[in-house]
Amino acid sequence: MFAWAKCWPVGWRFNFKMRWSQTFIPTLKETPAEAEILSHKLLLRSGLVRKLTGGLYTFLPLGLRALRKVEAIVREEMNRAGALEVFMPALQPPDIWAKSGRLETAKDVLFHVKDRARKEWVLGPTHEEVITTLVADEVNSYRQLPVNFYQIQTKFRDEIRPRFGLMRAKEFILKDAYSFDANNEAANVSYQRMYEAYTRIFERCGLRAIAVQADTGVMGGAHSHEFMVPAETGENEVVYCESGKYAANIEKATSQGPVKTTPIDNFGTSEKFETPGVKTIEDLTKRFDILAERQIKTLLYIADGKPVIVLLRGDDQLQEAKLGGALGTGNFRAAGDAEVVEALGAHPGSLGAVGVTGISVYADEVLRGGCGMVTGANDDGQHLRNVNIERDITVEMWADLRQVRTGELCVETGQPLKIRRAIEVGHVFKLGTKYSEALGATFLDEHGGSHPSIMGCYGIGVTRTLQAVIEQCHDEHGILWPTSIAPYEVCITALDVEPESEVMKLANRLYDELQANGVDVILDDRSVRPGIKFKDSELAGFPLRIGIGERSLSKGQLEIKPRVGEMILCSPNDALGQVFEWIEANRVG
RNA sequence: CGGAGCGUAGCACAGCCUGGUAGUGCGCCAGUUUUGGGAACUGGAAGUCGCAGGUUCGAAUCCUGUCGCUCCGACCA
Repeated sequence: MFAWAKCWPVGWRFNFKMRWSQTFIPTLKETPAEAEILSHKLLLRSGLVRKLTGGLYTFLPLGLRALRKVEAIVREEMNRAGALEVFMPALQPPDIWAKSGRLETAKDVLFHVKDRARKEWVLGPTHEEVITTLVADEVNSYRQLPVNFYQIQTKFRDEIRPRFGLMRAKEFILKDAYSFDANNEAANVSYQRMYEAYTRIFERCGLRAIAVQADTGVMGGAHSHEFMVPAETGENEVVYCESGKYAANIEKATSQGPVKTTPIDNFGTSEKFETPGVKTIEDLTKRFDILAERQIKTLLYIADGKPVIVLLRGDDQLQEAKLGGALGTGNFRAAGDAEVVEALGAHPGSLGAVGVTGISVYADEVLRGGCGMVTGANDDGQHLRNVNIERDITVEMWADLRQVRTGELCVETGQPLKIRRAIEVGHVFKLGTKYSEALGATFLDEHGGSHPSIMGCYGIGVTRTLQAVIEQCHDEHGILWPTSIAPYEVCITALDVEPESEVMKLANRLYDELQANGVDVILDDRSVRPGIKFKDSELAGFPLRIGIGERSLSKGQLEIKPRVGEMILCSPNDALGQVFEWIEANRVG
C-alpha cells in the first residue's frame, strides 16, 4: 500500500509485535569510560552495540535493525546499478595472496590462522584475489563482459590500534564490489555507474558525503574517489575549494603552490658556515635569520632496503603518500638516526644533499630553480649557504612531494583552499589489470586475442557508515536517525500500561494499523515513569514519537512528536493520517 | 611497536601517597508513597580490588612480572 514498506530488508514481513518490554534495549544514563567520540558514546548509551573486546562489537537488536537497513539500501542500489550479489569465503588460502603479491605487501593487515594440519590460512580483509580467481575460471569470453560482482560481508583487518567503536575495528562489515571489463572505455562506464550508486546510497542514508579525489598509491591512474563525511573526529583530511569544483584527500591534493621564494641573484659558490647547536629549520630561522622558505629540508628514507634522500622547501611538510607514488613502492619508511649517520655522516639537523653520491635524491618541484638556499653540510653544527640546487645537487627525480596547506590557491578556480577532517565511508577505485594479470583473469576478444580484464573495486564500510550517520546526526539528547535507517520509525509511548486501559487499547490499535501499513513501529509498554520513556526515546533517536496518556486523551487528543520539530496534537482518528503525512514528507533520498 | 594513563559491584568513580572492618552515586531486587520529562523513603543482593609472584604478623594500598583497556604517535590494499 505504501511505497516505503518495500525498502525493508528481506525477512521482515512477519515481525512479532514489538513491545519495548519484550525486546532488549539496554540504555545507559551515564557515558561508559571507554568511549571518546560522540557517536561511539551514543552507540553504547542507546543500546545499539556492546563491546566484546577492543575492536570487536556485538550488535544488539536495535543496532542490528539500523545496520540491516543500511545494508538493504546498499543492496538495492547495487542491484539497481546492475551489480550481482555473491557471497565469498572469509577464510582464504594464502596461495592466491602470494600470486597477487599481497601476501607480502598487505602482510601487516592480514590475519593468519592455522588449521590442525598446521596449514596456514588468511582471513580476508578484502576479496580481489577470490573474485579474480572465480572470474579467471568462469569468464572466458568478451561476450560475458562486463560483469560486476558484489557482496556484503564481514572483513578482518589486523588493525594496530582499533579505536572509536565501529570506526576502526578488527572485524567490520564491508560491501565490496568488483567490476570486470573488456576495455578502458567500458571500465570507465562501470566506474561511473558505481560512483553514481554511491552518491545515491549515502544520500538515502541521510549522510552528507562528498566525493574527493583519492591517492591511487603504487598503482597510479587518475580514477579513484573516496566518499567522505565531514567530521571533526574523522581520521582523514580533505582539501577542498568552496566553489565545489575541487576536493581531494590531502594525500593526493595539489595547489598552485606555496608563496614563491623571492629570487636571489646568486652566482657565488656554496660555502660552509658554523651553526653550532642548530637542530631544526626553526633554529636556523631564529638564530641566523634565514627564512624557512630559503632552506632545503633534507630527509632520509629507506625504500626497499636502500636509503633515498628527500628534499623539500624548509617550510613544507612531506606527504608520504606522494613519496610512495614517486618511489613506485609502498615499502618505505623514515630512516632511524643510526641509519642517517651511516648514510650521510651527520645527525638530523645538519643533513644536506650537496655533493652526495650513491644515494638517489628525490626533490619537490617547488625547489626547482632554487638559488641562494641554505642546507645542512652533513657535518654536525655546519650548514651550507649560497646553494644553487640545480647546480650543486644531483637530483634523480623531481616530483610533487609536499603537503598542501590551507589558503593555497586552487588549481581549478584560483580560490583559497580549505582543509577539514572527514570520515571515509566509501572508495571507488579503478584497478586496471594488476589482479587479472596476476591471477589469469583473461578473456578472448572477437578476434580470438587474449586480454586481461580491466578491473575496478568499490568498497563501502557499512558499519562505519552507520556510525558516521550518528556522528553527523545527533543533538544533546541523543541520536537523530534519518527515517530511512532508524531502527524504528515510530515509537508509541503509552503512559498507562494497564492492558485494559483506554490508553493501551488505543496504543495497540495504532500499533496494528501502522504495522499493517508497513510502518516500522515499537510500542513502549514499560511500566516506568514517563520521563524515562521520553528520555530513552530521544536517546534512541526514533524519528517520530506518538505520546498517548490519560491527560491528553481525556481531551480527545494524542501527541505526535517528531524527534526534530514541533509537537502535533490530533485526535486518535486523525493520527494515522498525520503519521503517514509526516513520514511521506520526511523521507530521505 | 614507542610515549602516557587507567584496571576496585552491571555503570561512573572514591579509597592507594601514609599497609590494619570494601566504600559512594546510578542501576538491580522487595515494600511503601508517588505517577506527563531519567521520583522519594525503608530494607536487601551483589566485588577472589585484572591476574601471578614477592615484601610484611597483615596488601586494594608497597615491589616485580604479566594481561587487558583508553589516549597520543607510528601503521592503514
